[in-house]
Amino acid sequence: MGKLFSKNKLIILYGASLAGILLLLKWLEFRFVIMDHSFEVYIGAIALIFTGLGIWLALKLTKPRIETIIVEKEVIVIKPAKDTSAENFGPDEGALLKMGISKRECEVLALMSEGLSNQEIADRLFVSLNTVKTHSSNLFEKLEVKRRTQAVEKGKRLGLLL
Amino acid sequence: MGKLFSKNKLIILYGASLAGILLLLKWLEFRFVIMDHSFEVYIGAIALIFTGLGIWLALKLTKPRIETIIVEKEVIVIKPAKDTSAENFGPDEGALLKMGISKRECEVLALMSEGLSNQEIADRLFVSLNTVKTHSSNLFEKLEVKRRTQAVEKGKRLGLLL
DNA sequence: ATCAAAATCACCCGAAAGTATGAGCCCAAA
DNA sequence: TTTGGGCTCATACTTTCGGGTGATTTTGAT
Repeated sequence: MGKLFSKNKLIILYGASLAGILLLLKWLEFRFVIMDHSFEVYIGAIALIFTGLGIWLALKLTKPRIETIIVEKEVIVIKPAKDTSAENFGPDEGALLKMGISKRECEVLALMSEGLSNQEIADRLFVSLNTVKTHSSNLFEKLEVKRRTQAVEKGKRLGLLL
Repeated sequence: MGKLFSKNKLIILYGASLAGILLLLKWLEFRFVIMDHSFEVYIGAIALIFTGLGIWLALKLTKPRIETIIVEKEVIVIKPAKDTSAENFGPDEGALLKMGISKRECEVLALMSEGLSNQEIADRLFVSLNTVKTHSSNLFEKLEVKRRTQAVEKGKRLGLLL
């Protein structure tokens, strides 16, 4: 029930909006058309409203188009010349695969390590809060930790994070 | 002049389109409304057309909505001669004092960075949970952060943690 | 084409984290 | 001695986390 709603949420919402607006217009009909004969105003209003609706729809419906353009930002790190061998090239792919950590989970972990909340991560990745929770839960299980702070800690130790 | 046109090209185009469509509708008016009295159909058509127009507009105008995942690439700079003295022996006292962070708060921060929960920190320091909460709250304020994960992040950047 | 894994999202619920406020204790500096 | 800062703790409240479950959709590989 709730699922079915959430799935077609946009469509239903759009339908409802349309119906509501049409009702409103129907009511206005007797004020504008009959009263003033200002048919053009009426039409103009409709046009504007539905143009806005279309824009809104497009923005909502359009897939976030995650083209993941990677902007490389150089950060100068002062290292005491010790264990530089393993940690130089970002996440350690081997370790990643060994733990069975997926791409998305890794992204979540990375954002976690920046101290973002689940909600902020969700916004950043254009997914819902629940999705982030799922990812993080799986992540914790795979990393065998209980908290996000531990996950970050372990992630850094394992070279999953840069 | 040409610049001004090219800048507002889309807007002008939109205006033109709108005018054109309104003209078209004006013409159609005498076919639909008068002929059939199918006002609703007329309105529906307008709604659909302008919804489509809105969608088109949005898709044209909106930037390709690129999610820029910022991947920070570390550039290792080895400076063994200078600041090894500061980082090897625990927290940077100067930074500590500058932020007005007390001893206890620092201990809490250190345990936080190990991924311990507030309760665990409380047990470790032989104080109550509430005390740890108070310390961490004060800490967050002084570090200007909102969450423990951010506190750890910032703490490491500032050299408050080793 | 189909099967499995990954990704997405929802809902519920309890636990942990964090906020706000107030208060008592101790100690050192004014 | 009083005053302020650090430390301790409490209560009450809101928000965020995390676990558990179940579901659908996308995608990749066979």
